[in-house]
Amino acid sequence: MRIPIQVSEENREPIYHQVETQIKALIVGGKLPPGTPLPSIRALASDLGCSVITTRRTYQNLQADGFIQTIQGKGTFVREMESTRMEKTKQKVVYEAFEKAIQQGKQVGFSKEDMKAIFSTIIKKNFTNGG
Amino acid sequence: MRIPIQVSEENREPIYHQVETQIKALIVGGKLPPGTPLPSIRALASDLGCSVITTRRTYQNLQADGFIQTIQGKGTFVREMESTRMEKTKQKVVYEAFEKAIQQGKQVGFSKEDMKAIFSTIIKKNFTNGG
DNA sequence: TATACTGTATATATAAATATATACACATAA
DNA sequence: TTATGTGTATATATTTATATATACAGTATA
Repeated sequence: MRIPIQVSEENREPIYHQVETQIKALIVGGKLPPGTPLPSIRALASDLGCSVITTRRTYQNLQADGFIQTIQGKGTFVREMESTRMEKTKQKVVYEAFEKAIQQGKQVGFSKEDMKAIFSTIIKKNFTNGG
Repeated sequence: MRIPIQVSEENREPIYHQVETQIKALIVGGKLPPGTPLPSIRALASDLGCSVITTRRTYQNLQADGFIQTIQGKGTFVREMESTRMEKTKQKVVYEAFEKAIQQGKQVGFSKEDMKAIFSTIIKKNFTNGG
């Protein structure tokens, strides 16, 4: 199986982390349903032009986070997960990002109205022509 | 001048960055108006129990970001800045945090209603009993 | 000038993050 | 069994982040 992943050398972010983030998004976004086999660490490494150890690390981290399951000799697969758990994961990720944004706002003395305004602006920008 | 800064050893975040963040917040939040002298790198180092090089680095970064100005032999001061520029800086920081949160949401397929709900929840949580 | 403050520059130590090579072990199918 | 696919473990290289000591240079004031 071939999955759409792009890594950038220029990006300061390390390879293993770029890949991790992208695979997480594919899984949580439903593009890779539970049970889907991921490319082998060697295939992925060859594809990305990095070492096997790096792809291995990526998969280890994803496994630690509960997104995938690796079985020695067989391969690596998107982990079976009830839709409720998947939903919770999605919620959590986005919730935390908003929490952080609002903390930022509070720290510099913004009122909730200030933040509502900013939120609305960005929502509009992001959901015009295709939302 | 003594400014209220707390660094934590347990925090994974490096000292220079903890201090940087806190001073930025004090400036942008208006607690340290333009022209205010900051403690000397030595005084601050002694206060925090770290080396002068570390506090020096903190100030260099803050200067690079345009928040303070250091003059050899005289000291380090909060940079003169028109209130509009200050306001823009505040806006930018918070704006970017929200942008990121909303991108996260989009990536996992959240609608704008989904995100509004999350936003409202967190706003309520943060502005009840003291907002 | 002498003293005691300021910031600056150079060289260095240490730890953590990142990436690797290579040999090993399990699974499966010819 | 043999060949070839999968993941695993150990040891290691390299770079970046973090923090430091110490000697230097500008500023102000007694």
